[in-house]
Amino acid sequence: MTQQAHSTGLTIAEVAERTGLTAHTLRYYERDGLMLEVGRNGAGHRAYTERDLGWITLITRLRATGMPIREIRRYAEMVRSGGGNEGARLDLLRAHRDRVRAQLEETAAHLDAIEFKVAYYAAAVGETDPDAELIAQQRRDAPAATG
Amino acid sequence: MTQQAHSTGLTIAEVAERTGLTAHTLRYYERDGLMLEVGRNGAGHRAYTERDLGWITLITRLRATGMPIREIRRYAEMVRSGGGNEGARLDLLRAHRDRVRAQLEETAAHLDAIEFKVAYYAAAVGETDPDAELIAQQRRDAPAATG
DNA sequence: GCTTGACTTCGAGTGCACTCCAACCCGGAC
DNA sequence: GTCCGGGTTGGAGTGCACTCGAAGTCAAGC
Repeated sequence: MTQQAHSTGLTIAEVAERTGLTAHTLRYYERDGLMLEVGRNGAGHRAYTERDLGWITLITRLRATGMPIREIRRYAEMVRSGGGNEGARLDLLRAHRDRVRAQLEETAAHLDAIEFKVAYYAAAVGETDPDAELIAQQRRDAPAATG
Repeated sequence: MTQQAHSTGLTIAEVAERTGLTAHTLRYYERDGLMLEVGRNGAGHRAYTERDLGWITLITRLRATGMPIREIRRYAEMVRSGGGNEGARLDLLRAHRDRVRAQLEETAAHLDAIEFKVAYYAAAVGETDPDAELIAQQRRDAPAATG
């Protein structure tokens, strides 16, 4: 087979290609309850829809921002169970959003310290760091004297 | 012992308290080659210096931004081996900085999509999201119709 | 001098998220 | 009609970063 399932949906290889996930991971997500009822074609092969693609994009974002598998599963269960629990979904997403906001700020602070360290070493090596002007002011910790 | 090691340095419990790491993790980091020769007191107990504290702060930042243990070990080895390899340290730090910058942008993009989703559900539930004005414009993916 | 509690080492165990394997099936090309 | 590529399942294995347990040491308090 080369890819005949187009009228019925995308193959797992095509979805892997488009999402950047492996076929292994796509099957694992489904087994673990993260997906929304993926259909099968006549041969028993998975036939993904555009809606599935959108869902995979969403859960990939949630994973990439640190949401654990089991929480994505909880969310998927709510979506699969149909309407009526939008409030609960909203609570879950808001909690995650807050965590991501905090994580973003923390990472920005760490990045600042790392930039400072880079500028220190660039100066030590006698090289002018191309980004030196971005980090002109002093930072408190990550003391350069420690390595 | 309650804490007599002050003239000779900080105990592992004190360092755990100040850094937010556990004593287990501090020992693990040392065993795994992430530390810079932590001294011992008469009883064979670890006696951390202020320099050690600064170093722990740094490696905590590196870990929190996703640097793997084995790369921190490489960096620690360079620092332990003394001067002369500042160029290599700089390369390592710059590579990490670039990854963190990319990661920060990616996370910001994901956060945008999640904010949009939250606004969608807030509207669906009939609640006005307090942050709705922050995300007024349309976003492409994470289609609300998918859950 | 015995208990107590914080430390020590070494090694094993845990949780998470994949990642891979073996055995099998199916449809199309030769 | 057989071969091949790409799918299927269930279950086992991997890598990472801790995390814990067992057995022992040491110094201070009673």
